[in-house]
Amino acid sequence: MAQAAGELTLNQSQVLGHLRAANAPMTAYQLLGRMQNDRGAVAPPTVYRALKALEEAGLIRRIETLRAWAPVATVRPGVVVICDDCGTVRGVEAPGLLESLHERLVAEGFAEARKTIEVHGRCGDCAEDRA
Amino acid sequence: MAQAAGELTLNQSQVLGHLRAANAPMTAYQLLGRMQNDRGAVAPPTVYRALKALEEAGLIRRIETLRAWAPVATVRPGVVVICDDCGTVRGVEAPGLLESLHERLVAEGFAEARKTIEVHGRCGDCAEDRA
DNA sequence: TGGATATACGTTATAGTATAACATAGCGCA
DNA sequence: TGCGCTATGTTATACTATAACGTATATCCA
Ligand SMILES: [Zn+2]
Ligand SMILES: [Zn+2]
Ligand SMILES: [Zn+2]
Ligand SMILES: [Zn+2]
Repeated sequence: MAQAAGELTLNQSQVLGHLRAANAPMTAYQLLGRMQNDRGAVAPPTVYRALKALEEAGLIRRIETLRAWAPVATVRPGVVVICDDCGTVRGVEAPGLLESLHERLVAEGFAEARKTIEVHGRCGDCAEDRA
Repeated sequence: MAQAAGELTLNQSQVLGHLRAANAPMTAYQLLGRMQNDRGAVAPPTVYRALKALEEAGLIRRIETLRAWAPVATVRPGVVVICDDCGTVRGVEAPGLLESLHERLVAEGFAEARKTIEVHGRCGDCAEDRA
């Protein structure tokens, strides 16, 4: 079943669909449950293969501190902000910040390959709910 | 065996000792192996309890992208820089950077509780080795 | 045309990470 | 002495991820 570059397989687009439909990151086994609802017997490697392909395609990322996965669309560019009350995750643009860190490391001879920046706390909406 | 505030139990100081003696972060099960060498039968909760107490005491942190643990002394203030070749981890001071991100989030009404910033790549030494 | 190769997926098993739940032992103190 | 607190022991289990092998199908080209 060779795949044209840039196209998703059924497996991959189902996983991506579930992630996009969710309002919070999903764990691999939550996705597995959804896939089993859709299709009957599905085993973990099926989900993990889709996650790997989608990540390599730049369509999703793993939220390390949640051990869960989110579409990059909801998490854009580098800084991931997570509300521990409502579970929502969003991306914050901070290009200057990322660039200055990058320069810092270059100056020390470090060749940067991958950055993870995740901030936990409570979002404005949840703070209001407690007020 | 009630414990005076600020003192470590034997269990905790053994775990901390192993982490401080290592030149790279250790996984919980690597620590478990060391503890078993030291003491015979040891089960996972023993290690995880020590890790939790040490983390709450501010003495260690979990390196999320490695699923492993390191003493804060080697990882100081916020930005964790990890060489994927030699496995070493160090902390980089970047107070301005952290502060500007903090202000950014405050301005949006987000109450920050915990930040994880981890950068993977190749350190200067390892780059030289390949030259 | 037909065989070599490559990719995706199925299937089974297992590795690796973390916690729940309950039992025991020592200590401080009413 | 009896009670409550904390740390640890012990057993079992939950949760996360990958190894290994098999099958089907598409593609390439001799
Ligand atoms: Zn579905
Ligand atoms: Zn919230
Ligand atoms: Zn030891
Ligand atoms: Zn290195």
